[in-house]
Amino acid sequence: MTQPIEGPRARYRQQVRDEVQARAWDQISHDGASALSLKAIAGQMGMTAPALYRYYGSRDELLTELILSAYQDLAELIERTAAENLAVEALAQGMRSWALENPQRYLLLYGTPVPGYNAPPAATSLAQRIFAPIHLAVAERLPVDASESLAFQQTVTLWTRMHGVLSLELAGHFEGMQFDPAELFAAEVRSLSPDVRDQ
Amino acid sequence: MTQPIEGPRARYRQQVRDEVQARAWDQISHDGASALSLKAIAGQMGMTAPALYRYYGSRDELLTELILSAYQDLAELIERTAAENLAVEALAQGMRSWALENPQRYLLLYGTPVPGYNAPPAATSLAQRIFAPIHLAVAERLPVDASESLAFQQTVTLWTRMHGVLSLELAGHFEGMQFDPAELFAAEVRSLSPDVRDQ
DNA sequence: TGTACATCAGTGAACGCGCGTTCACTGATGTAC
DNA sequence: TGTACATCAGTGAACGCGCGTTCACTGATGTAC
Repeated sequence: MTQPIEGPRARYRQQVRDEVQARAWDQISHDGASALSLKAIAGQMGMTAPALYRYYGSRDELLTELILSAYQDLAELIERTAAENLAVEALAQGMRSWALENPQRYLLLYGTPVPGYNAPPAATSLAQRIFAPIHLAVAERLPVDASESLAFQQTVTLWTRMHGVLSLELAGHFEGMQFDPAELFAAEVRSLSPDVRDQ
Repeated sequence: MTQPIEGPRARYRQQVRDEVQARAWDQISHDGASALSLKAIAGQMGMTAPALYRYYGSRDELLTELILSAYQDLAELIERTAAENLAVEALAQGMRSWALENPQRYLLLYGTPVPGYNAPPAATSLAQRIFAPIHLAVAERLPVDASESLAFQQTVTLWTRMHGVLSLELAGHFEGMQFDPAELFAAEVRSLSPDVRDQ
């Protein structure tokens, strides 16, 4: 599986990998992660299935790459946002926008785990890269004498509150209910502002 | 598909249906809802697959029954709890206990939707039976002059906050983090108590 | 610049697997007289 | 109480389907001299 680092062949390989990933996301969007199928992807690309084994050792290897690239995508967005504006509201809105644009990606990371599939160890450190800037923004706005454990607790709470709204919204569980998920989400983000003492 | 209402044959049929459901939950627990398989269940029961078509018209019909019975189970628990003690804390703890005892059942109702499967209309009214007592308990403890829309908003917020903790906990996303999900859950339930003004 | 060689993307056939579902049937169980 | 009949649970073979994965191969592309 050692491949050339550069040159025309490497560039071509990358194009194929990119297209495989794009088709894979399409497929996951329509039928869920457990329906991910190398044969179907190959078919869509006008290739036969064994050809894809030049690019991925197995179906699970592709799934791993998808998960890691989703983590990376979100982590980069969060880090970029934090660099511009280290504010809880900005990070939260960034997260929400990303989730709405990439519902299946979000659910793949934070939703019901794919049965029989174990996340690679690298996922943990990428999850940290998403958590860390939010944690920083939360700590930043707390009183200077606030404890680290309070900051951690607030960050976790913010995380679960955001996820509560986002996951139910993406799963369609708000349908038919008369309220605006965007407002609820914003209210949840506001609910943790440091001048509200609920500890 | 017309079957006798009572008599020995009806009793036997019910036993088989019960066993099918039990095995189905086992299967869903291990491999997720999309792995639900009539052939596998029949095999475990020492029967052939076509035999199950005496009991269910299709795989989806079984899945529908599972979902409806899960809703019903939870709805009955919530109603029973509400009858005993119409308190938000009691209902929330009931919900949490049920979710921890039946993780796959909870995720089937509130988690990532099963791809390609549409929930039956009856599910909506059962979901209402779970929502209603909680809504009542929330409204009960608000000041008498509080508006209905505030009560509704608080109930939805409570719901999403509980779900945020439960779904991440059940999916294993808290693993490795140093805190007690039970405490976080309790804090979230407390966070909405009426003497905390965060509106 | 031209040629010989190595690399490697992709093919086509094949494997074993498990799935949902249908069909004609057998044989046990319950019912009506 | 005994017998004839109807009901119906379950079987076994078969269908077509899609899956992941392997293997020996062909032929185009890039590289070294």
